Amino acid sequence: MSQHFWSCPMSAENAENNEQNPPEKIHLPKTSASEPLKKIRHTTSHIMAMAVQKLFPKAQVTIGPWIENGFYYDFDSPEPFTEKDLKAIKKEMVKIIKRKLPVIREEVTREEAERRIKAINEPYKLEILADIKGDPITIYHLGEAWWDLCAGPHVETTGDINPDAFELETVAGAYWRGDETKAQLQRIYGTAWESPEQLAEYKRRKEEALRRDHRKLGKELGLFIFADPVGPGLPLWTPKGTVLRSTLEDFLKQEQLKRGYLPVVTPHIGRVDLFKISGHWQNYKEDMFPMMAEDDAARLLEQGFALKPMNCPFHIQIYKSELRSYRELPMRLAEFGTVYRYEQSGELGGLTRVRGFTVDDSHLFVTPDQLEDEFLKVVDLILTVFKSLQLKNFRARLSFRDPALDKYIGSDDAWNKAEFAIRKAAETLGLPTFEGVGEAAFYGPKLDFIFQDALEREWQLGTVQVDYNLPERFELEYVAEDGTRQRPVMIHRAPFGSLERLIGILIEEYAGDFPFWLAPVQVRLLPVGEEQLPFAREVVSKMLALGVRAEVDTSGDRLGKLIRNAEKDKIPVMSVVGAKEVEANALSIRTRAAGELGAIAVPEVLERLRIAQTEHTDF
RNA sequence: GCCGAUGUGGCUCAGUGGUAGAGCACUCGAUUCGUAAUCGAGCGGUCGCGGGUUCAAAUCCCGCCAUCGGCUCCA
Repeated sequence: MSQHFWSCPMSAENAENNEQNPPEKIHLPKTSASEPLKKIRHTTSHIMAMAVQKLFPKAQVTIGPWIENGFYYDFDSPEPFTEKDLKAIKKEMVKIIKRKLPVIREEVTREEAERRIKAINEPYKLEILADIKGDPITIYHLGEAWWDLCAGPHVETTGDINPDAFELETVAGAYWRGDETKAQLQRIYGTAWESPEQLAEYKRRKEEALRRDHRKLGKELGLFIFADPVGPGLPLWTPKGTVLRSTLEDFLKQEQLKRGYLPVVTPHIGRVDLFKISGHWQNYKEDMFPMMAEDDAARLLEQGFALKPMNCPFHIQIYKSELRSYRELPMRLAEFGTVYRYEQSGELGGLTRVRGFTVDDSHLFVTPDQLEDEFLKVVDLILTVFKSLQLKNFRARLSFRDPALDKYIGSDDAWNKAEFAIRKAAETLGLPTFEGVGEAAFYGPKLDFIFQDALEREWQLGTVQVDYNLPERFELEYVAEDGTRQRPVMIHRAPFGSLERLIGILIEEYAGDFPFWLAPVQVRLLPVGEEQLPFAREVVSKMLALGVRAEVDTSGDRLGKLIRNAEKDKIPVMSVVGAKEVEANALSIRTRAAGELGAIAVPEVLERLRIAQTEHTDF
């Protein structure tokens, strides 16, 4: 393969074959690992800020860092920027680049910096200056007319920026200091690279990501829908999507049965009082769907019902329904429980952030002595599940409380014990983790498993939480060996996290190409002509009897069309049935992964399907 | 919730003040066909919803809803 393949013009023929032979990828350096890119992006963002202030003299600059794929700059501007403005800004930037203005670093004293900022009347910069620790203060100039506080680094002149290797992408509102109560600024996102080829590759990857987007694929593959009359963030699962869901559910249920979990079912609503005991009402009332009350009097007294935002208070009631002995512990109550959370409208998106979703929830009631062992077992289950789903790209986060916030329930002692337990378990497992301060649940710290979607946004799937607080609030007890009443510890855990979110991530991870055992339709028989229909139907019923999800294409179209449709539907195993196959009691197998496999006798096909189904392997 | 963009048959999209279009899908007919699209005909939309301006609105204005990109939030 030529080193310079990207400079070869793509022929029309190649373009046609794109979906089968994607062009070779070129290396895109990570900003965090590339000094040249950091410089380029820092300087490009300064050039953008200079251009903006030239075109919009009233705009004030605030901060403008590099980010993984580019940079942004936040402006306080009386008029929001539009996409037209972006074009004008880009034009102005190219002018600045062509002038090859020197980028000059200057060190000044704090007092001098303050004096200069006051001279140009940019109050945000004063706040930024106040946050900069240590002296001297560094200032970067673009030529003589523009400067900003900046730690650098930068390229040497604006001419070092390739005018064909950057792009202004989008405008967005962003709060000053990320604080909702502060002024909303106008953020312009841009991307900048070393070469036009890198920019082109970056754009290509963005398009590729769009092709993998679970919202697009979910529609194309007919897995789920959203319906306006039902409401935002409330997915409806079609037959195919439901098969996928059930397959995942059944898989986990089996794994849990092997590990001594006890299935339970609890209602979708409960008294507000229940959520008052758990603390949900006080802490998260605004994030729950509004209370249902019979009349205004009941509403006033808060005597109504609420849709459950979590399953724990319900499972706790089952635990509490009898006097428990230490012999019963650990008690692992498990349920695919659907919960409802009134997420802010602007936060909803596809399956990754919804208002109604199903948690593969379990609450483990354990003695303090059992906590460590049980916690390790849970993490082991989670990792087993991820392995089965071929999910490798995740990070484990120790989600601890932020001592500065007061949204947490329970004593410091309980929190310290729980955080210690989680940290210790992670160390025992040798699990690489990072710490997320302020990411804890309100009742306890968590070990979270974080995944990325196609657009590189991060989402939490699996979670394990150690909780000393709800047992306290609900006054849970068990009778210990010595006959005394003791308080159990709870572990909340969900390997999938949310079935909806998991499926969203899976769709993107597989780009819609589900492994055989998960594919909603696993085998489609493609009759060459009408005469083969009876044979095809007979074979399909044999497959169905094995628990293989098979169907016949009865559309009557030509074989080429049937194959095309099966490919588009991403069906893992296609089976061509013509006169020859009927004659030989065979099937011509074509898989998405391996292409044509030729004719295989029906009994052998059935056996291979059975194995693939039970072993979770390819056909 | 906030900032910006978008919303036209089931799907993807064209249509910028003057009688709503295409391709795919669907239905019917012809074709009986061997590894990524057979041909033809037909059906299908009060242009997201509600107001307004105008002789006339998919198109201009206002409000709402939904979706998308961010921000904030995420038990």
